[in-house]
Amino acid sequence: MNLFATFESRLRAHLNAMVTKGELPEGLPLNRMTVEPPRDASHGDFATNAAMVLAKPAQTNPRALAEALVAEISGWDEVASAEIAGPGFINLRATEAAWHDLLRVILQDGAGYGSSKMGQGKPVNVEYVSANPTGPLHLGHARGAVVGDVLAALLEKVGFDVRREYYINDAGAQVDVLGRTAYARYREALGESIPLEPGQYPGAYMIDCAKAMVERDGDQWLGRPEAEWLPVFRDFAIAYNMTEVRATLASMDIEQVYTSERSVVDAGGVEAAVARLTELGMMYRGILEPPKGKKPDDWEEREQLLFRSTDFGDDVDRPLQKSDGSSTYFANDIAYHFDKFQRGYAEQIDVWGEDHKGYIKRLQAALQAISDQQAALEIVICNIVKVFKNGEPVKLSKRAGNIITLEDMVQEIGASALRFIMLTRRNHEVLEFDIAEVTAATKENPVFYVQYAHARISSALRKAAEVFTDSRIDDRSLCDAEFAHLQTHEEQRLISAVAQFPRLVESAALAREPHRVAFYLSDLAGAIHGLWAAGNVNPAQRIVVDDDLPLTQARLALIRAAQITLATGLRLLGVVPVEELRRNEQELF
RNA sequence: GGACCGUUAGCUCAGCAGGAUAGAGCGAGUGAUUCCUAAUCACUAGGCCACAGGUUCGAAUCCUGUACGGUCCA
Repeated sequence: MNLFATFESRLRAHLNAMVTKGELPEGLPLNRMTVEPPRDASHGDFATNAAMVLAKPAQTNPRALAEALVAEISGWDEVASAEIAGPGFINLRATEAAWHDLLRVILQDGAGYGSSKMGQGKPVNVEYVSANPTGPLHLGHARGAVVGDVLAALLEKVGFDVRREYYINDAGAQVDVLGRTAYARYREALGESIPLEPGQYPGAYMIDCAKAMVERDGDQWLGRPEAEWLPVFRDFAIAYNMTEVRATLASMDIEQVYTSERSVVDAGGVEAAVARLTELGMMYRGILEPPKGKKPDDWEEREQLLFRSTDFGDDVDRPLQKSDGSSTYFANDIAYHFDKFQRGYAEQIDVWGEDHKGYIKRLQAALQAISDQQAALEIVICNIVKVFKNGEPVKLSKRAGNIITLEDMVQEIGASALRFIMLTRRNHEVLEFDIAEVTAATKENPVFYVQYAHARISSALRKAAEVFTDSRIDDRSLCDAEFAHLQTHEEQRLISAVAQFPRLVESAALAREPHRVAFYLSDLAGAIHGLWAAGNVNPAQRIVVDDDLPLTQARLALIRAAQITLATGLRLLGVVPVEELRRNEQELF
């Protein structure tokens, strides 16, 4: 149940009726109308800008329209009062009964609270992580992994048919280098002294990979020509690394469908894509201008097979074939996204790192072109993550070999804390965090702050069960509580916070901004802590009042609704809500 | 040379599809624990929303330009 949506659709229906009756002209921009919480809570529970947005197109003044609307709105069952304010806002207050209905619905829906059918079952493909299979995931991958996964969960929550996908870049030069690295480490494992060549992968994990190869195949690959061993070592190393990657992601509760670049290429995907673009008249042979300003010394004019990406907003046309006739990475990426389109995904979202920003326009252009404008690709960019430990920056240097693997980080702070902290900044901003703070039991740690609110509610419920041993305080029974007892400022603040949830979920999904959920949960936790602390100041405001069962039940119903909302939000983030926090335990979460 | 992202309180950041007096946390100041976990809460102070134009009933939010910072560019 979403009171904002209820009021908005009700208002929309009424405006349409006015149009039918000829009281308003047709073609009004109803989509500009909103029902929102007012900035200042003293104005009311809900505010709509309808009169201001529609007055001009309706050729009337905001005041007159607002008066007409107020007359209607005041008659609604859920509305206690409606009044015109400021330049033409209409402020509403919901009746107590409307709030009480909301609490009942939350208690009944449980984890279903906040779900909607907005997506109408439309398929959406969300691709994220997609790290090269040349090594373990590191901390930099964590952000994209979480942002992608939570975005997928949000879209599911609002009714899309979501596919979570990981694209394995297992074709091309990099994996050949990986194969040669594996072979060098293999010879090393069998007693030779082989220095790695520049560009090869120096990480210790390749030593383990080679050992696994020795275990499987013994020394049978020594002294054979590269043409024989390269495919074997390449595939072995890819599989080895991907096993690690999948295990790491699983430890963060991330499960995706894996699609291999090579399988797309081998199935003729690139030829099919180029053929399709040619058919659409998007391909030509031509010569690119050299980039201005920075003129490379080795620039040579040559004719290439080019895609008209400028027709779809790109800066220059892009080659799909290198001079030797082999296809470019870009061509393979087009093939993959075309493949997704052919599998039924007209809506595609890719989560990329900051360093791929320059790639956005061309791929968007490509999908638009190749789908004949039937598909759209959205890119969510995740900026870099900087880690500190007790104030000291943790250097992430590949050369020094002290890269923090994602696996290590999950071990150190736990998947829940890691997931939450990845959402404490807008995705396109640099994210900095201190390992020490993320595990601290203070309110500066948002993970703790939110979990503590959840745990406190559990604590009150345990207390209530002790005090009122005979009374039913399960969610079902609490639906029949006497909600009219809820009167304090803190209680109303909490109800109002809880009521925002469905709206917040929808807007976060639409804006592709999962961080909004994390910020919302912090706010909700604040309302819970405020309610709790009021009971410390004034015993009459405690949740469990020993000699007043009806009052206690009403408050329990409220905090349970808040807890359900909190838990549902946390689960969207992939964070496990906790029932209890203990000060002296090392692992808080 | 170009593309993209950013600039909001002393610090770290929110600000939802333009809306009413721009919000949190930290830090500063004042208070609140015989009490369900004070690991928290309440109150006070603090802002030409980088700058200059534009769009309109109305701009931190949209457009253009400038400055500064960041990322990327066969």
